[in-house]
Amino acid sequence: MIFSKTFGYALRGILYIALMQDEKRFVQIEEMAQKLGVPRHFLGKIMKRLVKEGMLLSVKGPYGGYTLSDATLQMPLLRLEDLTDGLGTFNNCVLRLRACNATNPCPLHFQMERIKGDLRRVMETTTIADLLHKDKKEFINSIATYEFDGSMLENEN
Amino acid sequence: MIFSKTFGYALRGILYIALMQDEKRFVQIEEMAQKLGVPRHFLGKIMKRLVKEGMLLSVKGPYGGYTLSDATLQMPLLRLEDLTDGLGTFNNCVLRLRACNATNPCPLHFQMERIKGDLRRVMETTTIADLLHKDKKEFINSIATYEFDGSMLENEN
DNA sequence: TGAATAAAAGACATCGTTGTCCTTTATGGT
DNA sequence: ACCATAAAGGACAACGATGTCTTTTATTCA
Ligand code: FES
Ligand code: FES
Repeated sequence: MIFSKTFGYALRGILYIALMQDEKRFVQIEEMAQKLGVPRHFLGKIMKRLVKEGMLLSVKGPYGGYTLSDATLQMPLLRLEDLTDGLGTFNNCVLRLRACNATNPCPLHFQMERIKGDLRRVMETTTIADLLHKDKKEFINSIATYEFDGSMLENEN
Repeated sequence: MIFSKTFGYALRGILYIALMQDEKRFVQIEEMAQKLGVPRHFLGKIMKRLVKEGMLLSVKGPYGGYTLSDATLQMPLLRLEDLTDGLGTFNNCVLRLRACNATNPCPLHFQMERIKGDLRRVMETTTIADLLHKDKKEFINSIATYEFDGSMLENEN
C-alpha cells in the first residue's frame, strides 16, 4: 500500500495544523480528530511522536495544542515518511531478500529501482508547504475522511 | 513496503517451479521451502491459493507436487499481485481517503498518480517468463533467502 | 492555591498478516 | 487392499499495526 495509515494520519494532521495557523495559534487534538475523521487517541500518539522528533511544537493546558514552524513547512515529505513508516521502501529489496543492490539483484530489482527512485525523488523534493495552496474549505475537504459543509469552519472554535 | 511478504513468497515459489521444470515434472513444497529459505506451511497456504486460482497445477501423492503451464509463464505480475495483495495500491488513494480520482483529489493525488501509473505499467507488462533468463545457479541464488553453493542443485532430488 | 484544560504517557484491546501444527484427502506403488 | 507420499484444509499462535481508555503532567486563569 506504499504508505501506512499512520503516515496518512500524520500528514493530514500536519496539513490541518498548517491550515489553521492564520486563525489560531494552537490546534487541539480533539478538533483535528473530529474535522479529519480520524481516531483521536491514535492521532495523539502520532502527534506526540512528531513533537519529540521536532516536527511539531506542543503546549499543554488551556489554549494549548499543536503548532508548527516555518522550518517544518519546508521539510520534505521524506522526513515524515522516515518518522512514521521508515525508509524501508527505498532501502530494502521489494522481495525482502538481503541487501538491495545491483551486485546481487533480485528478479525485480531493476524494474523496481526505477520506480523506487522516482517515488523517492517525489518525496524528497515535495515539501509540506507544496501541498498547501488552494482555497481553505476545498483543501480541508481534501484531507477529511468525510465531507462536511464549510460552515463547521466558522462555528465552535 | 509496496509488496507483502506473501507476494514475495508467491513469486519466488513460482519462479522456483518454473526453473525446475526441465529437470522434474513436479516440485514438492518441502524442497521449495528449503531451497528458498521460506516458512514451509505458510508457503503451502499460498501455493494452495494459486492452484485454486488457476495459476499453478498440483498433484497429490508420491511423485506429486506443483507445476505450471506456459499460460502461467505468460501471465503479468499484476495477476499475481491481485491474487495476493489485491490491487488496492493502484485503485485506492494513498492516504486512504474515499475514491481516488482527479475530481476530488487528495493533496498527494497527482504526484502519486504518476508513480502508481508507472508501477502498474511495469506490473502489467512484465510476465513471469520475463523474470527468468540467466544461468540457473545464479538465478536460484537471486531468489533464495540465503546463498548456498550450487552443489545442492545436483544432490538429493 | 484550586479548578479547568490539554498534551504526555502507558496499559490494554482488536485486527490483519505471518507463521505453526495437526488432520484429511488424493494418488501411486506394491 | 495396504502403505507411503504429498497436497488440502482447518485450528490456532505470534506479531505488528491500529485503535481505545485511563492516569499523569503541565499550563492557564480566577
Ligand atoms: S534486490 Fe530486490 S529490489 Fe533491489
Ligand atoms: S485521491 Fe489520494 S491518491 Fe488519488
